[in-house]
Amino acid sequence: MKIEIVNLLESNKIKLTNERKVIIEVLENSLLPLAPVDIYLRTTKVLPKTNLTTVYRNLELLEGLGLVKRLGFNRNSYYYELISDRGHHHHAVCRSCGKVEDLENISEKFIKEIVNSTKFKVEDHNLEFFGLCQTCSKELSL
Amino acid sequence: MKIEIVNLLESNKIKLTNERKVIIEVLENSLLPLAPVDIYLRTTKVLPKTNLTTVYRNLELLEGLGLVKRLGFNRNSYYYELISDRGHHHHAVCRSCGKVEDLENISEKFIKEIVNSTKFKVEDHNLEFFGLCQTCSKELSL
DNA sequence: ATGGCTGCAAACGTTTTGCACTTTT
DNA sequence: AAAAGTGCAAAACGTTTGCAGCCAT
Repeated sequence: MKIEIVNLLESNKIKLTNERKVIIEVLENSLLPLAPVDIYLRTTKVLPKTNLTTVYRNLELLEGLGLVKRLGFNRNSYYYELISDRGHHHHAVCRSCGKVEDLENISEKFIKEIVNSTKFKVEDHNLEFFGLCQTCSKELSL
Repeated sequence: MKIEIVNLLESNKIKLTNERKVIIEVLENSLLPLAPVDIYLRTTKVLPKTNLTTVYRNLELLEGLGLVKRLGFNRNSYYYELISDRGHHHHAVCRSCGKVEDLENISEKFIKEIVNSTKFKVEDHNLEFFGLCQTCSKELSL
């Protein structure tokens, strides 16, 4: 668990419980955004008694702290990912296999243009793409 | 109800029931994306016996036909909007009052660049902004 | 020791499903 | 008459809440 996270939690008087630590580590170790159940399942491998409720409460807490981002691209559940050092990135989601690809290095210039053109005080944004990943695209065209 | 929609439904052997018509009209008459319950409430003003289930089933159907887009920006429920002639637009959502502003005339050039840079076969995308609308921004800074 | 955190069970709101009946074509 | 669609009731699902007890600080 990264030291910056520890510091942020401590400075907010948030206790470093075992459950919390593991939940954060699960997020740190995941290459993809995870649903609360996924996080729960991975957490219970380390701390078997962890409750789903605890996962939900911690995700909400971490989201409030700006450490975690909640994504709404899936019909069944929200997905959560750690916000990386360089800010958040965008995703391409495969409608066939559910694979999520990170889209790195996207120019935020365009985003800024939009932000400037609206009267909203913009705090956050989502940009998601849906379609078929390379593998599924090939399989389905056979 | 627009004639193109009637034609699309007919060519797909989908019946033009009263409920369906009203649901579509509710969407046509709304300036903002609506939650299923909203659509239900407006529909029952015309057809009091309409069931929420019917609303859900029709939204799913219309989404499948590509007439309606489902948006996931709200924690409590999905929101639905008719896809306009010129394709879909993007939204700015106020976290305080829930107001949704349409962002028209956004260059899709940037989107295309991203689409071309990924191996995904992109079929759709979402771009949403979150923050405070002008009114709420002012009120909260008092 | 005290405030924050957890587990459990129960509740909640949204969405889905099965089935008998109705409506459109 | 056939096919599609609806209403109703019940269930399923993800998520939230209340509360008693537990744990990190």
